[in-house]
Amino acid sequence: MAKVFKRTHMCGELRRDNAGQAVVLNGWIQKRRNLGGLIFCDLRDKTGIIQIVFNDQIPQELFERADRLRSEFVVGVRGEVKERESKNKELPTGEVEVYVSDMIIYSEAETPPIYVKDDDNVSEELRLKYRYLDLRKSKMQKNLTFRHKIYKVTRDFFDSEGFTEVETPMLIKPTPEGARDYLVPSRVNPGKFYALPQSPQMFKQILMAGGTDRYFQVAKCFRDEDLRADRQPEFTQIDLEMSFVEADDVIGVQERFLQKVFRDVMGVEVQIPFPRLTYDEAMERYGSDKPDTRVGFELKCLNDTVKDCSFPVFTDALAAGGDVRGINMNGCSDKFSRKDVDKMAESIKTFGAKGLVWMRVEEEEIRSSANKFFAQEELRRIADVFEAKAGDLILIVAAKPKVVFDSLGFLRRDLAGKLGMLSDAQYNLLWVVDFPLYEYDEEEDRLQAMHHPFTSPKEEDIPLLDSDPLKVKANAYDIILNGVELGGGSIRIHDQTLQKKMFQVLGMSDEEIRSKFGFLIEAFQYGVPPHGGLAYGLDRLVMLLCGAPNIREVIAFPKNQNAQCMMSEAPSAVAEKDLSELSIQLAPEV
RNA sequence: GGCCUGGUAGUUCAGUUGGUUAGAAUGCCAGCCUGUCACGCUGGAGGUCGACGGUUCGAGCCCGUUCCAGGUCGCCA
Repeated sequence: MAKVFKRTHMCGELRRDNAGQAVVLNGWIQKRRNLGGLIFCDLRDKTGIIQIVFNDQIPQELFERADRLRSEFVVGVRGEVKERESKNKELPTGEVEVYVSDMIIYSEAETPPIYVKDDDNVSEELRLKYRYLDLRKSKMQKNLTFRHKIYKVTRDFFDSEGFTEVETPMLIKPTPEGARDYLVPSRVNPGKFYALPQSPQMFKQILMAGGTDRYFQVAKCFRDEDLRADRQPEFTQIDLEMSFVEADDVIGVQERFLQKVFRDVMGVEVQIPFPRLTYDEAMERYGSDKPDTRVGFELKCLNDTVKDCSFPVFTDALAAGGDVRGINMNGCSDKFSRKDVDKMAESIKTFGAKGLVWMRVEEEEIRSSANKFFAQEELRRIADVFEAKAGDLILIVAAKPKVVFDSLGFLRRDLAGKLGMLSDAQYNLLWVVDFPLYEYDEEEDRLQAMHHPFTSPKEEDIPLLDSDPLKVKANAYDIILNGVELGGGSIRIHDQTLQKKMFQVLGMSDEEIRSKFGFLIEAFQYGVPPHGGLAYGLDRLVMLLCGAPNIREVIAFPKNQNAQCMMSEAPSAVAEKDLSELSIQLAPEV
């Protein structure tokens, strides 16, 4: 007897046309229904489920083995496909069933701790612990296949555009700035450490200096930061870099790439070129540098309108250098109760907002939480900024600019979602361009590169590097899909004088520059083409396109919120002798 | 590090004002059953109510501490 039945078909592909055929199937027992003298089982593989039948026409020994089958037993069956008298309309294979004449039980299974079905509603903890069971679900297999298709489209596309996939190292020099590195001790270099890359940034730029011309990579990246629903400590980027290009060239390639992804993988046509918003405009209108443009409710500035009012919340905010801005939830006044508005005010406290001023525009009057500070005509003047009509609900936040933008940017999207206005079938792709080159780091009281220190300033802003660096715009661009940042990139600095200037504005010493980026600077001394690139968060892209609520749904073996693998129990302690071989000693309190 | 939500049977959950022996569904086990497909019927097993401490005559429920999971803010050049 053969040890493994050579299968002729996958379970999910049998149809009426197969009736009469002898088939061999391999799979898992989804379910057993024993009617006494007749046993039905659902046999499952990654393609779907087919009903198999054991009746009294088969040897008693086989029937008895069929009676022993339980959920998740792995079996192979030989049998004949027959058209069913009573069809099952729920299953694609529901018009046929397989009458079994021979069966191997490859392996038996304990009663599974979680059900293998898509709508099991089981806790994340158990799904991750028993990932091999979770992965058997058709939705998980679908997600993995979907992800695979994105890899394939990516490689096909960039290949056709003259890109070369190059692997950059996983063991690299630690960089003390920015996100926390995962460190790897070097046994042969006692006391020294590698880091796992947060991105292949410097290596891909060196590939440009190395004459690769166009590089891409499906690249594993690592950041030892706190996790979120859309953030894992190890994640994957589609990373690319191009020589002899300007921003429009990089953007053009990406638009064709995304168009192909949507066409080949989603069957959706997206129009190119995508709209472009400047960073300033995105903030001003949407309160976010990754705006979701599927709905309006745009922000309006009230600074001028309320500068002479007698409401201390507004005037104090303005006096402290803050902003007063608001959104108009057009026609939604009756959709949100007083209680709902209280909840909104509560929800934006997390961004640092102290409160939320509301105005309900009615036929006769405007009611407001700040009524006693405003005459009706003053309220009318505010309402006019929003072009408000009866039935509108205006929400206003007064605080530091960042707090105002974060709060209103969150509210317009959150409320639109609650009103069911954010369609999953709508894909609003856009570029945000002209990012500031620098941002002010309050904690350290100094300037920081918003993107990274190799990002080139816009040529016309170069004179501002000395006089007003915060006004300098960068040749940087982010690609946004429905309010989520899919990727970002920039044109890099290839001019050494400009690069020195950049470091100088950041207040970096020569020694600091040398220790952090020395090899890149040195490489650029020997001739470097103008270049620029971009990196996509692949997990996020896959998650969005398959409508997954969470990045873990599109990663085969993800970590939990504490960056642990629930299945293998990584990370774990190591033996003292292993540590001493690495010249590492743990702090006493550990 | 802060905030929010949750932790009760293998799983998903209910559990009233603190009051007798902690329930349901599903799963599991056994028996019966030839057209089921959420099979049906009968019977059965299954609980450290996350942990520790406190209040009380009495705690799943109240209080404190702590652990775990998820979400989120900070963080993510």
